[in-house]
Amino acid sequence: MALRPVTRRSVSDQVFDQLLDDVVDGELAAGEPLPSERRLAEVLGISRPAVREALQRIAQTGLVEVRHGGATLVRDFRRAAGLDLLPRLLVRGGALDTAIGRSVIEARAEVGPGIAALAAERGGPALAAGLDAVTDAMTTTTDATAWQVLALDYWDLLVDGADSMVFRLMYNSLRSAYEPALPALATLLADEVGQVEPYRLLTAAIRAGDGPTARAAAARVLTPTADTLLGAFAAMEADR
Amino acid sequence: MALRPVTRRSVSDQVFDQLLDDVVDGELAAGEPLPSERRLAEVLGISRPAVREALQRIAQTGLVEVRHGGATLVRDFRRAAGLDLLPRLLVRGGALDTAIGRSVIEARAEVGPGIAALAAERGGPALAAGLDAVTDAMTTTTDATAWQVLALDYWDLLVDGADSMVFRLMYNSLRSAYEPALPALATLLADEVGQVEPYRLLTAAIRAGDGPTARAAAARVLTPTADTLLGAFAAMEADR
DNA sequence: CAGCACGACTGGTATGACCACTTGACCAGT
DNA sequence: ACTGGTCAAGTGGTCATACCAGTCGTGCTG
Repeated sequence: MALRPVTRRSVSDQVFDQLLDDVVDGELAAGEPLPSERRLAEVLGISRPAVREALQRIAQTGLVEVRHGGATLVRDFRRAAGLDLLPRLLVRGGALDTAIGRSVIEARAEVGPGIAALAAERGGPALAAGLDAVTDAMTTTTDATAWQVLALDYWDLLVDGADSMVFRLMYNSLRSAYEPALPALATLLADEVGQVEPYRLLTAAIRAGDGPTARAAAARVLTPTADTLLGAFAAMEADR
Repeated sequence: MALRPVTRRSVSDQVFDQLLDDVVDGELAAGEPLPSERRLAEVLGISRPAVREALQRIAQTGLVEVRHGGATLVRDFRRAAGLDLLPRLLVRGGALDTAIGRSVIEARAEVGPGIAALAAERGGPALAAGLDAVTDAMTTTTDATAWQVLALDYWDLLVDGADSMVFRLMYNSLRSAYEPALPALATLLADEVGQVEPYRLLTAAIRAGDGPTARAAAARVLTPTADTLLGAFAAMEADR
């Protein structure tokens, strides 16, 4: 008997999710006014403070604009939302949006090498030592999910080494989009397990402080994963 | 007579800002528990719902973790926050954080050319026509701020052409960090006004669907601004 | 000493009242 | 015809209070 943990989400959480989905799905079109807080509370059968908490959080993500005295308006999230919305877009209704997934892979391929280059210029041998520890752990790993976790740890160190707040925050956003899907992706990427060599080469370039080489090495680390996932996305679309 | 719009910020807004600043400044250290909602309300002299709204928004940005029945814990924002936090980090206490600013410039230099390359492969002549309209407007502009706005419009179209949700959201986050400082930056970048040629070359590469050339052209568009701003940041640090 | 029960916290929700603001309609002046 | 004032209705913003629902430490109990 596999009991799964009961999820007791708060009312305002549920309202938040519902509103967010409605906006993203276009069910609430941009420019359209939302029902008043009192009306929402009545329709949903909850209290106004609960509605307000959800609404404030929605506004925080830029999906909606509340105006004191006036109506609350839906905004075009493609224009107004920031990268923090990504996790909500990537997996919606339990399914993975392949178009969004594709753009994640593309962004990773674009940004990753840049981070590696910066890390090479700024991280030095201390960073390389930390990376070695991770790759050592990789060699003794056979589990696909554990491998992916280590890969994330590796990049985590790299991002630290790049010493850039923007890349750090970008990485956090991408990671929190990536992480929920990790177990599912890990099985797709099972063939990668054990391929430590590309990481070793990247670490070597970092240790040498060689930015351009690190950039190229990072691309080589990322390419196989990107190809596999893009292929999987294409297959998923064909199925549909 | 320069009338400035009256700013009447809501109580929960002010609490939100205050808590956010305290977390970012490290005044509230990571791992530390926050005072209870009742206590905060009492100390701040406001109602508990107001405190809660602020707290929920703080939690939404990942700076804090609220647990039903337990204390609300401060998290390490460098680890937990997403790119949406950037605007709050870039300008704090009315002043611009040069370290953050530097990393914005770096990220722009890294991501911009990638966007241009994608746009070249996917945008086609229709995109190029839109870009032409913007560069035409640039030729008739002498005001530094107006020029910067047009430059943003140009990139906005480019991002649309890249047809990537991740880059779109990244751009939105970076733009909302950049925009508040735009008037101040515009004066620094006054020399750029009228330099339409780099943009024209980039548009040509887009029209031709030539990704690599677009990438290089985008780098040429971005480099002068980057150099100017990095120089200005260095000067600001020297002053300090 | 292990285990449990309980009490004193914490956050979550509900209610109803009132304040502050926007909107639109209407009405008076010019 | 236009400006400005007034007003009522509806909206979001805030408050006070009570109670529900979890967590956590303490001290009792076996």
